[in-house]
Amino acid sequence: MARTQGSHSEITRPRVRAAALKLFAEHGYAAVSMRQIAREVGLQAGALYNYTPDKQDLLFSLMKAHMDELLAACSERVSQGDAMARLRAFVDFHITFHMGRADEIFIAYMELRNLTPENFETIEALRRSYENHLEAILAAGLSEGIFDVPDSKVTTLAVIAMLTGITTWYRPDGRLSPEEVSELYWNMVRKVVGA
Amino acid sequence: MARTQGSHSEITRPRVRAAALKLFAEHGYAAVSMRQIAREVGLQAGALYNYTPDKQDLLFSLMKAHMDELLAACSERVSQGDAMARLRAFVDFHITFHMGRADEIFIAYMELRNLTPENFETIEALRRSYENHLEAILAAGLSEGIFDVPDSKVTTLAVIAMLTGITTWYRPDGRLSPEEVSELYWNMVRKVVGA
DNA sequence: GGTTGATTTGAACGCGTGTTCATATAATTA
DNA sequence: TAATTATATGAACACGCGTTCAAATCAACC
Repeated sequence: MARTQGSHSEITRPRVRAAALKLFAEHGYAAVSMRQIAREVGLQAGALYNYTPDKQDLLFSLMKAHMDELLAACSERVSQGDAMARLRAFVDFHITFHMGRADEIFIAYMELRNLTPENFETIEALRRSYENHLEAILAAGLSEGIFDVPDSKVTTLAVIAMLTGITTWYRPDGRLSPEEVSELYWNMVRKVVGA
Repeated sequence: MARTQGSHSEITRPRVRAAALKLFAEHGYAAVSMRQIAREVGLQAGALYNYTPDKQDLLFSLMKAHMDELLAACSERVSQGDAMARLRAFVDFHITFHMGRADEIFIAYMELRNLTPENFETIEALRRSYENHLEAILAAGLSEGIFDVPDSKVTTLAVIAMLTGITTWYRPDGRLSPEEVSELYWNMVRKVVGA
């Protein structure tokens, strides 16, 4: 039972999180054991508790980190300006942000069921914050008189669903480049909100 | 260990399936035990094996039944006609068909990970069939010269994602009636495919 | 009414699970 | 250098899991 040479929490902790993220996304939280995660890192399961209080916290903190990062980046990257410019920025942002994070967005949507009630509330609130960001853009476009959106809440949900669906089929080695995907989706979103 | 009076496989089997569907949708396949399903029906776990060979087959057959029914109903209800009429029929069909089946569509998307490889292939093929139905409508509209769709495959995926997302937020006791939802989504889809 | 088949229970099997904790080794600090 | 802290193992605990199957009761048939 030697301490592995060169081991350090700043090395091992991120590896534990990356292994958990990958396995949760691939198989689902409930189907993945702590022994599996440990094996992926090259540890025994008991070691994981140096890095996470328990399994639920591991999932929750992965999801929360993703949502926090998403919201921070969104605030920064979707700049002020007229509604159409902001909408374009939002669509581009959403697509590029998530393209390198298929696993994160996957669990953010698919593992809500496996959160404790209080953890669920936290993540739900963060998701609503993100949705509200888009809805505010739609509302601005409406008051600027350039969008035609009968129900901004429903339109928000439809557009988010459309954009989020990309991760289910997009492959980096696929037929379309990220720029092409962005362009195609911008074209559709622009039409959805337009006259 | 009495046989329950009045029990019959034509009564118990559907109740087992309904309980499994509900619990799988609510908690996820891997997180739901056979003892939980049995409890929901009012049986012991050992009795379930009179109705399903195993847990995986229970999930698979629920998913397959849903997809088979969806495809059969779609073929019947999305009639011949010009592309715009068929697209409208498709959107209306998708929304109304799924509104009463939130649990079914939920597991059809979220429990793919828990299928064995061969079961996954079967369900995937059925999903592609459904998507191809919409894509064929888009192609028809293109050749009729009434749709402007730069990439029919991507548009198909975007529209399906939009429509399928309804089940994540729609509530029968919510602010919108099914007709209102259909109208809103038709309006958006019409714009997506139009000039 | 007796026989056969259908349906259920309860017990058991052979695993697997999340978690704890004493112990050993590596790294850091005084 | 010795003491302290960090990091990992391995064993164990107290469950739970999917599944099987003998036995008991109800239903259907002859």
